Amino acid sequence: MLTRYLEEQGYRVTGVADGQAMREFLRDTVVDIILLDLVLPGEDGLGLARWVRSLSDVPIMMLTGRDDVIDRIVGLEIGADDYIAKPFHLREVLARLKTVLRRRQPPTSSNRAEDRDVFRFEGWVLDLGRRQLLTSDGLEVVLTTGEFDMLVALAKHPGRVFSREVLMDLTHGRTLEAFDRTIDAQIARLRKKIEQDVKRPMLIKSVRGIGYVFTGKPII
Amino acid sequence: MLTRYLEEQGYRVTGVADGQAMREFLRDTVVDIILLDLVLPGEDGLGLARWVRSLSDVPIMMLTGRDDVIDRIVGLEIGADDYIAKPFHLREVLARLKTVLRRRQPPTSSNRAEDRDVFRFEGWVLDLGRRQLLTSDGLEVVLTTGEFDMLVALAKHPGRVFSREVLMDLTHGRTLEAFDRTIDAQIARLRKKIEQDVKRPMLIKSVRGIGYVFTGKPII
DNA sequence: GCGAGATTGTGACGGACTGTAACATGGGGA
DNA sequence: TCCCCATGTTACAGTCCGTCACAATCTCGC
Repeated sequence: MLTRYLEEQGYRVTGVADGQAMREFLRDTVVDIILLDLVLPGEDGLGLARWVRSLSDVPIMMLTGRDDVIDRIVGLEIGADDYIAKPFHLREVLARLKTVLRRRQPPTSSNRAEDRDVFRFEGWVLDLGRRQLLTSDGLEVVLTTGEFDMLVALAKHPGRVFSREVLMDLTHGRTLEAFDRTIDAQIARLRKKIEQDVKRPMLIKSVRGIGYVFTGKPII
Repeated sequence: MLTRYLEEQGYRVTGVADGQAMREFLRDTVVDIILLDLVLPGEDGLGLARWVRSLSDVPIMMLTGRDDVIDRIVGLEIGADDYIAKPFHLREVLARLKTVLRRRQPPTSSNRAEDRDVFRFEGWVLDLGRRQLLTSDGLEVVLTTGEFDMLVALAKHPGRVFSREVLMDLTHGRTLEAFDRTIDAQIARLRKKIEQDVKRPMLIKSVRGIGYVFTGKPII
């Protein structure tokens, strides 16, 4: 019911059945917010929230029984952003969700490095505002839109290994299909433009079975 | 039953009858983990956990009734590391116990050195950010993804002996199957690239019956 | 709308990496 | 000393990934 309602309101929603399914889903996908029912089959919702918190800052909204005061307290202590007591009105969920997302916007985006205008690494200058990449000689390397977006996604988090699923979400906003070589092809084209030796890349390395990682050293 | 099972698995276990006995025992002995039944004669398990927490950081695993949701929440709030609902399988207890012990290891042992970016040993430079290994001459030794991950896992803790189970968990995130020679093969390939004399390895030594240990001398 | 050129997705091919199994080697206990 | 079993070593096959060509799609000026 909740899933359908939020989809009608224009949100992209994925519902999962239990904690295990959620862990698997989050391994490959970036989400903007998590709505978490504390009463789950098999696993404890608070434990799940803790697990999420140990990995990321993604907003969590908890659904609790009306009288679970302790749940709420512990939940907020763990780092949940809001809770709603059951039974709830769909419109109330939507309103609170908007609030949480709005509140979260500044902290995550102005979270420094994350949303800066210019990234520098090993002589390169990646200018998000002008959408251009300069070499150490000040020469522009002309990148296509797709190549640029891919480089930005990777360079924002040096050392973090991205799965193809996540890269697809970040650069195309859609999910990866089976046997989809889109990401690989784009990486190959990007490498051809920015790597000295394409056979031994220094900026974007492959992690077999997982995806890719940006290995350029950022200059602060 | 639980005591006997864990002893058979090679653990040193002491079972005590109640809270008073536990307090006395802990006054004289250092333990690695406490398994605590929340339903105790005479004393409240949560109070005991609180008492332990006020004195030490030793991991606590709680055994609770299936529906004691509040107990679990308060337990986690107090600082318990995990809980298992009764009735439980002995093997599940063992698995969780291993996980808790492993998770607890880093914070106590390697106060952060854990997350350093560059490891140096005997002239070698292992750069986690760039995912590359350099010899004392500054030449890169090209490692595959699997070889690199394996070396990182070992080199993060020189002198610590890793079982194959733990190495599989660290490098592949999965559990070891019976007759699984994956780790051995990977170690062999890694040695071929980094050991001067593969017959007499100086950096990664085998520990018969256990696993492998990194014996390179770290330079701080 | 239309069309040329740029960009990107798709599938095929081949090389690289790795799990698996088979065989070789060697250490330790009976 | 001999035997058992853990480990070293290697070959091979399955899978993953780099690369390329080509078609589909997009962009932009008209």
